[in-house]
Amino acid sequence: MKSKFKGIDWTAPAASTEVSTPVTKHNPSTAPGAEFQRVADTRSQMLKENESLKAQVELWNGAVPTRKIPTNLILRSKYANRHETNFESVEFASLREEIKSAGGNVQPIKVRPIEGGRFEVIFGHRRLEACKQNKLDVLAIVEDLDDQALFVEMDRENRSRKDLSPWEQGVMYQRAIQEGLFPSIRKLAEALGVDHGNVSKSLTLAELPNELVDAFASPLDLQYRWAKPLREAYLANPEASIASAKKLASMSPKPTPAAVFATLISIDVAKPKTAAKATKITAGKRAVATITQGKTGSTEVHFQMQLSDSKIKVLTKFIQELMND
DNA sequence: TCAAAGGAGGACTTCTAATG
DNA sequence: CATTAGAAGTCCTCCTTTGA
Repeated sequence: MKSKFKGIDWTAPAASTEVSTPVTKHNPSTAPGAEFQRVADTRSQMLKENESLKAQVELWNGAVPTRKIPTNLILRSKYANRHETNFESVEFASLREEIKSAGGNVQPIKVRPIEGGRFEVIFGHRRLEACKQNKLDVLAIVEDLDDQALFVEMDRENRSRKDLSPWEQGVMYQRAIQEGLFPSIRKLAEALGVDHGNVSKSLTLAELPNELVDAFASPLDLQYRWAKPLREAYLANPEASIASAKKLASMSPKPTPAAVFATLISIDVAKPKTAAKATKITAGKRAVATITQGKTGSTEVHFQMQLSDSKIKVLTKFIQELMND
């Protein structure tokens, strides 16, 4: 695992081994001369100590203070992108054992203070979870950051490790845009220093209906290039797509990711004879929802993203007014 | 070792909203 | 109504990784 702190020695600098150089002294013969000599010696010693302290401080230059924090005081970030299957992987088990044998995490996580004397994770969710499972306090750097700085730092750390799946990235970006951290995909991509095309692809993955994502053994199996075909297959026939996804999700053992993908994108060529009527709703160019009028007389509205509480309130009010007409 | 797949990023196109 | 800027999506290329 790469570390932005690579190169920093977290151990205390070795104590100074400097030996004072013997000075040939001239013994004064008068009392004032002796006093002057004493003052001069004291000053010389103080200057030496000052230089020694300066050298020691220089050794710590750039170091970041860390502290041990009980894991129950640390909350996951609201932008946390780690899917729970990440904590079931062989890599995570290996990290947990490594932390256990070391008696704690050697590489600190980063947190920010929140109300109630608690902390929110900026990055290091896996190390936090590993410490939690080992019942160990977690070594952490504490820094007070605003939401946008937190998000940028979290993303930078994740990308430096290159172990975040496209779907997890998409969910993280989606949350940031929904929370209003960035006004657009381009602005988000600029802030993070990533390509907007890839942000768009990962967002497409994250906006797939949960049923489709659940068809895979893990959302981490979803790949960038599958985003467009999966979305198109779903929009072409939402009912059949969901039904097929549910069937795939219930299979044991789970089919390979490629097999799940192949099955899901083949839906549009096998449309039912009495296909439900589907109306796509777009906001700008992006498809945001589908209204499906089922064969049983029901009407279903499927949003392709999570709605904020305020939007749900607006939607609830609108439906109430619509049905009272 | 090599081919295939995955991932990142640039260039281009399309669409929409604002403005004159 | 034409123009322009901004945003999103698509296509393509290149590099890296992976597996046979």
